This record gives sequence, C-alpha cells and structure tokens, in this order.
Amino acid sequence: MTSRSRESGSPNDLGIIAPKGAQSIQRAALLLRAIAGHNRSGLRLVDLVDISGLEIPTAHRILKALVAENLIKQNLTNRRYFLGPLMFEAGLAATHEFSLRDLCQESLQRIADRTGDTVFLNVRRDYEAVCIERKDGSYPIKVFSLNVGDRRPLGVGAGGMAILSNLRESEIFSISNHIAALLPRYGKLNEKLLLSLVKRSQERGYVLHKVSGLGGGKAVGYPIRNSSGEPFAALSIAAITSRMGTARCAKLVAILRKEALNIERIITQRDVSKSPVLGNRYN
Amino acid sequence: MTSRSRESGSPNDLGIIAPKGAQSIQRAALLLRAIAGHNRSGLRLVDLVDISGLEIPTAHRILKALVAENLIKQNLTNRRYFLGPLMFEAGLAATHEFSLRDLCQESLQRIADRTGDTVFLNVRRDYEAVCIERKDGSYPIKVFSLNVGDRRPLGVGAGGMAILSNLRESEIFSISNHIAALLPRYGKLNEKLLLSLVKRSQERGYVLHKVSGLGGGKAVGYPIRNSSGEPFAALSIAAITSRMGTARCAKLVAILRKEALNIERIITQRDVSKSPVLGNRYN
DNA sequence: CGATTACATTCCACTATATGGAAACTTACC
DNA sequence: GGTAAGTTTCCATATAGTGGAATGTAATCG
Repeated sequence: MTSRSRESGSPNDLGIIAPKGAQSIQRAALLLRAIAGHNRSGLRLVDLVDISGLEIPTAHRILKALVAENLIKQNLTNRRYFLGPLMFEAGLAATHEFSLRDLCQESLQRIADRTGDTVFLNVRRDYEAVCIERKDGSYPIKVFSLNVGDRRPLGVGAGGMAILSNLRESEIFSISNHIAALLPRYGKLNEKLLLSLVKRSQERGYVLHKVSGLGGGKAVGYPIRNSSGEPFAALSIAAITSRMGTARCAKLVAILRKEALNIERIITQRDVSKSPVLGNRYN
Repeated sequence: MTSRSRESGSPNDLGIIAPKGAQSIQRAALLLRAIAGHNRSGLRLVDLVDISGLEIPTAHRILKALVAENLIKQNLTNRRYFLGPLMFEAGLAATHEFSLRDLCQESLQRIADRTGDTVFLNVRRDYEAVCIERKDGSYPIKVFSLNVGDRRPLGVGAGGMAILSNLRESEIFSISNHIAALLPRYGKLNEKLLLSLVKRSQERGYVLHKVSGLGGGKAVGYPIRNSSGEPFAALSIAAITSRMGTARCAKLVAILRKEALNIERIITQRDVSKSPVLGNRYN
C-alpha cells in the first residue's frame, strides 16, 4: 500500500542515509530487526509482511535466503521464523564492544532488590527502543512486558517514552512521524495520542504508562543521558496497577533517577579515561 | 535432495541450498561472517575483498548498506569494520535458544582449573568452527589463539580438526575441497596438508596441532558428539610447547575426553526430556 | 466431511536494481 | 613530494530481484 519512501541516496531526517544499490539488504535487515524484536514467540510470514510492508513473495524469498545463511531459522512445525545460530555467534563476538549492559548490572540488581518489581534497561536504536536487560524482583506477581532483545518503536513503552520525551522537539516530531504507521499495532495508539503522552511525560518529569496488552499493569520510566546530555537509554520498572499508586510511583521514580545518575557518572568517567577507539562508545 | 541449481551461485554438496534471487543477501552474509570471525581486530575493505572474492565496489557498497543498518560499524580513524550494535542486540535476543555454551560452563571451568591452561569450546557451523567460549587457567603464560566469536575453516585449529577428522570420509573431502581456497591464509596450509593432518589425527585418536601464528604453542582437541553420534562441537586446550610434551598431552586428552562425554550425557538427557520445539537443539 | 478461509510457497515475464571496470580521491610511507 | 596502497564514487550494462498471479497446504467451520 504505502510504498516505502526511498529517495535514492538522500538522507532522512535523522541523518541515516539510505544508500543506493542496496535495496535487498535494507529489506533483509528490516526483516531481521522485526524477528529480533519478537524472538520468543517468533513471527509468521504474514506478520513479517505486515510489519515490513514488503510483498509476500519478496519477503518469502529474502527469508529463505536468511535461513540459508543461518541468520534466521524456521520452525517447520509452525512455520515461524526465529533468529538463527549465526546471529547468536556473532552476538558473542560483538559483546565485548558493547559494555552498557555490563555497567548497569549492579544498578539494575539494586533496583530489583529494593522494589521487588521487574526492572528493564532499554537503549535507543534509531527509531526503536531495545530491551537489553531485565531483572525481576521478589514480588510474586511479575509483569514481564518485555523480553531481552525485544524492540518497539520509541515511545511505546515506558522506557522508550522516557527517551523520546527528552529529545529535542524537532526530533520528537520527526520520530513520531516515522513510526506513525506502526503505532496501531500497540493498543489503540496513534501519532496524536503518542504526542499527547509525550507532553504529559514532559510535564510530569517522568513517564507513567499503562502496560499495553492483557491485564492491569503500569510502568515508570526514566532516561539515561550520555556525556552530551542526550538520552540514549532508559530504566523502567513494571508492576501490577495495585502496586503503582501515586505515592509509590514517586518513590520508584526517585530510585530510578538515582541509579540513572549513577550510571551516567560511571559512563562519563570511562569516557574520559578510555581512548575513543570507536565512534560511539556505549552504543 | 532435489537441487535445482542454476548457473548463478555454486551448488554445494552439503545440502545447503543456495537460493535463487538472493545474491546480495548471500554476499552480505559472507561479509558479515568474515567480520564476525575477526571482530577484535576488525577487517579492512581489502581484507574483506580478499576473503570474500567480491569486487571492490561491490563489497564496498554492501558494507555501506550494512553500516546504515547497524549490522556493522566502521571505525573512521582506521577504516576497519566491526560488528554493529544491531548484531549485539540480536545476539541477546537469540541467547536463550542456544544453550550449549551455558551447559558447558562447568566443564570448561573444571578443565581450566585442573590444567591451568586455556580451554576453548568450538561449534561447527557448515564449513567453519566457531569459538563460542574460552576459559583461561592460572598458568601465567597464556596462549589466546582464539577469541570468543572467532571463526575459522574446519580443520584449521585443534577444535575444528577434532570435528573434521571425525566426520564421514565423503564429508571430509567435500569440506576440504570447499575450504581449499581459504587455507593458505593460515600458516602455509593447503588441502593436501590438511588431509594428511586429518589422517594423522584419526590414527592418533585425538588432535595435536601446532598453533598457527607467532611463537611456540600447541593445542589438543577432542570432539563432542550429538545423540546421533555426529561431532558437532569440540573442546580444545592451548598452551606453550614446553607444556605440551607427550606425557602431558595424553593427560590433557584424557581430561578432555572425560568432559566431552560428560557434556554428551547432559545433552542426551535434555534431548529426551525436552520437547523438540525447534529443528536442531544445540545448534 | 466437503467447503471456505488463511497462510505459505512457487512461477515467470519484466525492469528496476545491483554489478564491476575504470577513474578519482584519500591517506600512509619513503 | 612522489609513489604506492587503500578507499570511495561514477555510470553504462545486464543480471539479479521484483511482485502479480497461480498453486499448494494447513487450519476452521457449517
């Protein structure tokens, strides 16, 4: 339907240049990201067609190629696609370069211990927020709204909203415009509603979201900024609504803020001490 | 095994079908694997051209596309390519599916503790052996011939040779033929020499290899078999030559054999108890 | 249980996309 | 400052990728 806006070689609003002569790689990566973002349930061909906007035969052919390369695999009983062994192995190879997750371990554990609820560490990746770590507390009713590796458009979850709502106005519009088409997949979300949630979060100074999906659940989110002040990641806590009264929320936010600042301090120190080997250090 | 192979792409003999209409994805994956296999040093464009056999502009264009998709990144001071953040994040998402590494932790630790040397866990992936875990012992002179994530043609290292030399004759020839062109990159290896090393390993019942590269070092390797008896992974130990006399090697092999059997037992148990959700369970 | 629907896969004619030779550009190295 | 090694861009060409349509297959229903 909506033909992909692919001006050859022209930069889009986030400085991400779509190169010419790489259509199929772009498409393959699109499918790969979609699968990576739903890897515990896997995705069917139709799902991937829906998400990607590709034609059925095109998606199918690319998926077949990705399977042949071990980048994904297909469960032959339910036809669903999952990440493949090569992805796992390459992930191991890449681990040492991406240290944010490691650096946050103690913070996350402290939060989980202190609150009893489930904590998430999200990082921004272009228009998405990726969950890269989760720790659950001791409270017996868990709200596992996200699995490690899950990807959602920025602003959909509490963590993503914490990032989005702390960006520059112009970037917020650019992003919300970019992800608009995907929002209806999440609750009855749309661009207008998203922007109003952004505004509310900005006024409040933190994020308080209903957890989309079944049952009652709420989540609070707080951003983590890099040395330039840009929010590039976020902490969030999810719990059942009954544990998310106004007073307790304030307490949770205070804990998140404290640990976020803590992480920012650690990162800044390392940034200074460590030679800048590669472009962006923590993502 | 109906292989309907057109002239494009080489029809290979391992049942891995090269799909039609996916040339560029195949090539992208080739580059991705190469980078994943050398991710601590990174690779330059020329290296990748050399390894892949692609034309320079073709490789360059594909790499640019992969960078744009966050699958790889380029260090702009030395132009080298490394795995990108998406690869790391997807690796996290995939982790829960690939449990071999976890299952082997105790075994590897025991070996490292008992020997004081460096232990490696390798798994077979088509024509390559991938190092998915490493544990170093207490002995102060370390032989880190491999980093986690490194990939080499089957048979090049002790682990890979332990796998290769335990495969069916026909498969050995098929593989050695396939990787022949890549062998000169590793010491002064070639197909003939490789096959003679296979024979020697088969006669000995285990692998004893010189570690290619600088300085003196040797490694012993032993295969891990799945419930069908196929060697799909391997354990190996590397140390300086002076620690690799005949007597000690025999001792090391005994330790490896014991732990390999141990791992095989664990895997078989899980294979039985666990429902076969996805195709191949441990890789 | 045969009909209907949802989803997956294959076919193939067409053309937009990827290709690679050549050349320009940008460092690195005497 | 001149040569070489490596990187990046250009562009005419044909080949690899595309997608509409048809076929195959597995669930769902009346």
